[in-house]
Amino acid sequence: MPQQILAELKQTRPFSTLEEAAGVGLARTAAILEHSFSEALRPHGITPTQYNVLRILRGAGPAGLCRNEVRDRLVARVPDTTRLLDRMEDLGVVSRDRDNPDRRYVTARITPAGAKLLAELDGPVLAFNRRWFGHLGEAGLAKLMELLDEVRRAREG
Amino acid sequence: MPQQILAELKQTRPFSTLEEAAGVGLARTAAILEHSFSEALRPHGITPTQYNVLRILRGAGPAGLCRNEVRDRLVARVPDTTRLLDRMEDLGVVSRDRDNPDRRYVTARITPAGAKLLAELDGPVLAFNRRWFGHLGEAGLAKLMELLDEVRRAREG
DNA sequence: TGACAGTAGGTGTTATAACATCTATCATCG
DNA sequence: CGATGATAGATGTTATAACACCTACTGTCA
Repeated sequence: MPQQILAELKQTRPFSTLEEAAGVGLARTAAILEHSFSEALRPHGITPTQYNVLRILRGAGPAGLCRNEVRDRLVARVPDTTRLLDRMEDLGVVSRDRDNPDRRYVTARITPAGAKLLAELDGPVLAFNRRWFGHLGEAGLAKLMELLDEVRRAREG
Repeated sequence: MPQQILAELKQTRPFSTLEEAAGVGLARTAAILEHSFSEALRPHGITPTQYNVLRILRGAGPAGLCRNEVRDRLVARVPDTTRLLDRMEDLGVVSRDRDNPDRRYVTARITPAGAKLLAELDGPVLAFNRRWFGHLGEAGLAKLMELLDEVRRAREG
């Protein structure tokens, strides 16, 4: 089934270049996954970006991380990490303290409630990933990651 | 270079599953491309979604398309296509007329100004795609599209 | 030691996304 | 016909994204 993407977008003409077809396919796949993940998280009251922050802060442990460190670790760039953390603090899943000797820094940490929420999500997230990627097999997944790495490496070139 | 994505996100621990690593790699690659494309379009005053609409309407020709047809052809789902088209009408790149016999429909068409803008963008967009995907080669691109198609096919399963 | 550049973070504002709800038109069928 | 359900589109509202600008703290060096 060549260029399945055309049927999905109700188009009849093929793309003019293979590069463009790959770009559209990549964008569409990511958009579908993002939407699906967002739906999966909705009952738990957080967004994919907020989930990403929780994972980052769980990984950082009790030391926590300052705003810019969180920002730099996000999968998708967010230009206003301050208010993203504001909202998560309101939700009770993140705490912030200006407890660094360098008083410019504000350290963000995951709260017990945040850790509990994240633990509840580990199962659903595993199921989500298995649903979407499980049927590719180990070789397919490795190849996909390799190709994606290669795409991102164009940034430097 | 296995799991290049870890270094990019300043992480030291590997992902717990290959599926998750692929998901994060896909999301990150798409986010980088989206951002880069947005930057490339910025000087021309439109967003990636608006570019997508222009391409759809150019493809539709003089017959145009109604709102829901545009919506269904978008790469990324937009829940408010009415105001997306409103803004593009304000920009002068799209026209709308309730000229269908069935007076519920509003037909959107690309304007000459929109077609001119799109023609100006054809070169830069080609360059963009070549920059990010050109070094994968024909085989790499075909494989990437095949794997992405396979991921999206999990929706039905 | 005090001016100054650099860094971390917050604030203000506008545009857009997201969601629910509403109106207008059409098709169906009693 | 006239009620009814379905479809196309618009509108109202809230939350978030995106961008520019502002404040606080630190280190450096004349």
